[in-house]
Amino acid sequence: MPAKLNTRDRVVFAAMELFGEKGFQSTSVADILSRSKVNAGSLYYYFPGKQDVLLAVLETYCAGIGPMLLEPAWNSVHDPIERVFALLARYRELIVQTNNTYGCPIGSLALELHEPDPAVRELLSKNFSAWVSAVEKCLSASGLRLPKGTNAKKLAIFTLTTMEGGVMLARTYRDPKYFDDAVSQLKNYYKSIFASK
Amino acid sequence: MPAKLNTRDRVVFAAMELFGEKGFQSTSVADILSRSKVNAGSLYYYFPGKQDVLLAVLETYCAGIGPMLLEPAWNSVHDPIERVFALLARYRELIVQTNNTYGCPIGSLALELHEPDPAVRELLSKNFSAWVSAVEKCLSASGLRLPKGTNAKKLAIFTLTTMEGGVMLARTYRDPKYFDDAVSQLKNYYKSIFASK
DNA sequence: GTCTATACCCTGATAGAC
DNA sequence: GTCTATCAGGGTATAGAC
Repeated sequence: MPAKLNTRDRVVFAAMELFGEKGFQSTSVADILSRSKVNAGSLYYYFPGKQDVLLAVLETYCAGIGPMLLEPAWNSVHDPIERVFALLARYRELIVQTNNTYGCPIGSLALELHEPDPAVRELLSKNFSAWVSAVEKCLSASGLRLPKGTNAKKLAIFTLTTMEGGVMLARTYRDPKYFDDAVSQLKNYYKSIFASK
Repeated sequence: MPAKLNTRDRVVFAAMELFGEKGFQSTSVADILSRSKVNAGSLYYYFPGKQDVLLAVLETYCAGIGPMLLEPAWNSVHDPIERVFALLARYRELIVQTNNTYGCPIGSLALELHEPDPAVRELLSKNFSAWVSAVEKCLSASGLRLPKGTNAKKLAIFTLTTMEGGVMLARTYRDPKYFDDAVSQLKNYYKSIFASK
């Protein structure tokens, strides 16, 4: 937890960690209070309720995709296709670092919240869309010829699909090889597309 | 809900529905009682606790993969590769039937339960493995030549990965096209593999 | 803006008659 | 095996002094 955060940000940061570790429903407001060292009165001064903390967390994720996820993954990688796999490699690190319990926080929330209010659902899809858009830009920059103009986006979506599925299986089996295999099959698919040109 | 079920099975069946609709944590024991028309005393006569109801549900899913999922999907389809896509088409039906809120119950539980007890985790992976094994048999029966002997299993796992990712995205965006695109990309990949022989 | 104390409800689970 | 009534605890959220 970064030092010198103001009260509101301490709440958001603690909630972000906890929602990732235990999910939204399993995290109590009391959990957030104790991790953030904030009192109940202060949390409810900034947020009408727990749900609104979730909204702030999802906005923070969305804003952080560039600086917190892509830039660290890409700072020493410049080839656009390599960047896609560097991004996936970042997820592999997270899996290993968490003893194979990592779940993509967005994907986990998307499946955990069965009837989220529309604002939550919108932010979940915005997060996915931002990720897809970043990958799509790599694909477009790669010189991949697009037979119909929409393939880069579809392939980017498929890349997200594969990542999410791979993370889910790796977590369920507590074994990163399920993620590795997903990535390796995806790479084969990429190769087959490049070879077809 | 099937009529004439005994008390224990009514509990399991109601819980299976509710866990699928709302997840495990959002389903209260009171929810299970009211849907199953069973009293608290009876539920706790058969099960030590809510967790044990979940175990029974997961065992029921595992036992039902053949009769409840594969057989209906495959009764008019005999080509082994077509069977794989008929299975995926079954998930598409579920997505559409639920107004794009369908989540694979196993996958959803796998992401919802962050620290499941070992028995739960084992049943989750058993469910996945049974699904993978069924698909793997199709692939092996298809005459697909296996360069290293393990590709059928890996491709079956990748098929599950794609299904789970596709279901997650379709649900998040509330749009079946995300599932359709995942399946269509997977089909392309299959084609590229067959073409390489 | 921050603090403590507390209201009030719903949760999983139990007791004990039948 | 089934029933009703109930418990103890933790959940979100609020009140009101500072």
